[in-house]
Amino acid sequence: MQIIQTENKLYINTSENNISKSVKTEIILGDCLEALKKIADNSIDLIITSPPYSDQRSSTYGGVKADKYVEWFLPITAELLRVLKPTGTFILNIKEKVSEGERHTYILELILEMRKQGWLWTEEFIWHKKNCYPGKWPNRFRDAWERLLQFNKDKKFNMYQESVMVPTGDWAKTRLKNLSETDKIRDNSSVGSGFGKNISNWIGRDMAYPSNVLHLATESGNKKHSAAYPKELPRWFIKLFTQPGDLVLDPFLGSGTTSVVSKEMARSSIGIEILDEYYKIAKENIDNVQDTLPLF
Amino acid sequence: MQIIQTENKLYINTSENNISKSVKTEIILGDCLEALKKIADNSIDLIITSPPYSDQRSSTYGGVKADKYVEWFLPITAELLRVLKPTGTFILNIKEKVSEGERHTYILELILEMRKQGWLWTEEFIWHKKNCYPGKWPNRFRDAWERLLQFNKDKKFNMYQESVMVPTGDWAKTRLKNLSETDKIRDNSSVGSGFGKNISNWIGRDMAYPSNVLHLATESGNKKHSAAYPKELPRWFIKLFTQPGDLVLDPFLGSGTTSVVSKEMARSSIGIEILDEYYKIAKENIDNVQDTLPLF
DNA sequence: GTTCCGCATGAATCGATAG
DNA sequence: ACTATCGATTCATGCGGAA
Repeated sequence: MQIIQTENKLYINTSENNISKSVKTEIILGDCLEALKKIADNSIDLIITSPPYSDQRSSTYGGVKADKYVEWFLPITAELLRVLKPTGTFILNIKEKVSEGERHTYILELILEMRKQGWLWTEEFIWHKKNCYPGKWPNRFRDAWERLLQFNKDKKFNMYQESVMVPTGDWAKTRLKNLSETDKIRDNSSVGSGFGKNISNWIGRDMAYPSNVLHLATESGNKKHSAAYPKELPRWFIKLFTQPGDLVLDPFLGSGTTSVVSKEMARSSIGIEILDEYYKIAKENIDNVQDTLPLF
Repeated sequence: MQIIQTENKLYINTSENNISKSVKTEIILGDCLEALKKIADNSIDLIITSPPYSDQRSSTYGGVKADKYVEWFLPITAELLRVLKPTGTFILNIKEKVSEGERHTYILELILEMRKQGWLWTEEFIWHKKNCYPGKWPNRFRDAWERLLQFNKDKKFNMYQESVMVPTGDWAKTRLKNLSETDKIRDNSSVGSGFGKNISNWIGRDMAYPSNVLHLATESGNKKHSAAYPKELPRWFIKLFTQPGDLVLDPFLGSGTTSVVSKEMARSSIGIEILDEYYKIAKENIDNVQDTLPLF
C-alpha cells in the first residue's frame, strides 16, 4: 500500500472568524476494504463514490458478478458506517444493469441489507443524464438515469441547503442569455463556489432550492481517461453536505474526480484506488489543482 | 357493483385494411380485487395505474399503512398477472413516502415479491416532474420524480417505439424555438397522435427514440382531487404499448384519466374505482370525450 | 473574436456465433 | 445447455478547425 499526501493552507475569514486550517489530500493505492480499516471511527463528513458496476469495466476492475454484488459490497458499507461521523452523509452513485431482459435486483437488495446494518436510507436522488449512451433495442429505450442513494447514520445530519440554490424565473433566463461566454465558462469552471463571479453576485435576488433530480451531462471526450461521473456531481454534494475544511472520502477513486473537486473546494479528502494505472492518473489530476485557495 | 359501458365505432383505413372495430369504455364501481376476478385470463393489452400511495393516516382515500402495503397489494398483482396477455405490459406509477426521516422500502420489497409471483421487472422509467409540489424541509429537497415500473409476463411483448419518437436535440433547439405559441399548444393538445399538425409534418426529418426518463409537467388545472396524474403519462404508454382497438385496464381509476385518454386514442378500456364520488367524476369525464374518432 | 460544422466518444444492450 | 465474446445499433456533447 502506498500513500501520498499533499497539504494546503486554508484561510477562513468572516466577520466572526479568522481561522487557518490545513487541507490535506490523501490518496491510497490498495484494496478498499484493507485501506478503510486504517481510517478512524467517526472521522468522515461525506462519503461519495461510484463503485464499479456489476460486470462493467471487467477488463480493468475484477468484474463483480451481479449475483455476488451484495455479498461483495456489504463488508465495505460496514466499514463506511464505522468511519462516517454521526452528522455525515454517504452518497452512493450506482445503476443496475440489464440481465436477461430484466433490470437486476441487486441494488434493491443492497438497500434492504444496508438498513439491517444500521444505515438510514434517507433519500434517492436521480441523476438525469443529458447525454446517455446511444443504442436501439426491440424491448427498451436508452438508459438516461442513475441512482444517487443517500444514506445516513443518524436522522440529524449536516445539510447546507443554501449553498446549492439556483437562479430562477424569467429574470435568470434573460440574464444568463446575455452573459458573455467567458462568464458562462467561469460558472462551469472548477472553482469551488460553483458560481461564476457574476452569477454569485445575484445570490439572494431570485434563488430557489433545487429538487432531488440533477440534470447533468456526462463528461465524455474531454480527457485522456474518462471519469465515471462529471465533476458537477461530487461538487454539488460536497457543497450540500460539507463546509470548507471538512473531510471527504471516496473508496473507489478511479481517476480522482472526488479528490480533485474536494481540493478545489478546500475540503480535505481521502481517496482509495486499487489499480496502479488509475492511481497514477488520480495523482496527476490532483497535482494539477494548484494554488486556487482560498476559493469558496 | 355497478358497470357502465359506452361503445364507439372505430374505423381503420389503411392501404391494406378497411376494418371496423368497436371501442368499449367500461367503468366498474366496486372493490378492485373483486372486480378483477370477473375479467378473463390473458385479455388485457396494457395495465397502467397509479394506486393509492401508502399513507400513515389510514382514514384517507384508500389509505393503506406503509408496513402493510406489500401484503395488501400482492393479491391484486396476482390477478393482474392472470388477466394480462403474454404480449402485454403492466406500468405501475408509484413513489414511496418518507417515513420517520427515511424513504420507506415497501416498493423495493414489492418488486422482489412480484418477481416471485412470476412478473418480469423489465424496466424502471422515471417521471421527472417539471413543476413538483413546493415546500421546504431542513433535511430534504422537493421530490421531483416518481417511479414508472414496467413489468411483463414474458420477455417478448408488444412495443411500438416509433409512435413515441421525439425531435432530436439540436434540431429541436433551433427549430422549436421559432415555433409560434399556437403550434406549441397544439403539440400539447389531447389529440391522440401526440403531435400537433405542424410538428407531425416534420416526422422523419430528425426524430430520435426517447429515453427512459419522461419529463412532463403535472396537470395544474385539475384541482379536484389528488390524482395529479397528467394525461400525457397514460397517453405516452398507451401509444408505446398498444394499438387502436386494444384493451387497457386501470384498476385504480380515480377521476378517470386512463379511460379518458384510452377513449380519445380509440382504445377500449376497463376502469375500476371503489369510491362512488370518483366513479361519478370519471363517468362525467369519459362522457365529455365525444365523437373524436377516428383519431390516431 | 464569433459562429458553424464535422467528428470522436461513451458505466449500453441485444442477438448471434463460438468454445 | 451454459457461458464468453463480438458486431450492430444509436445520439447528445464538446472539442477543434474552418469560414
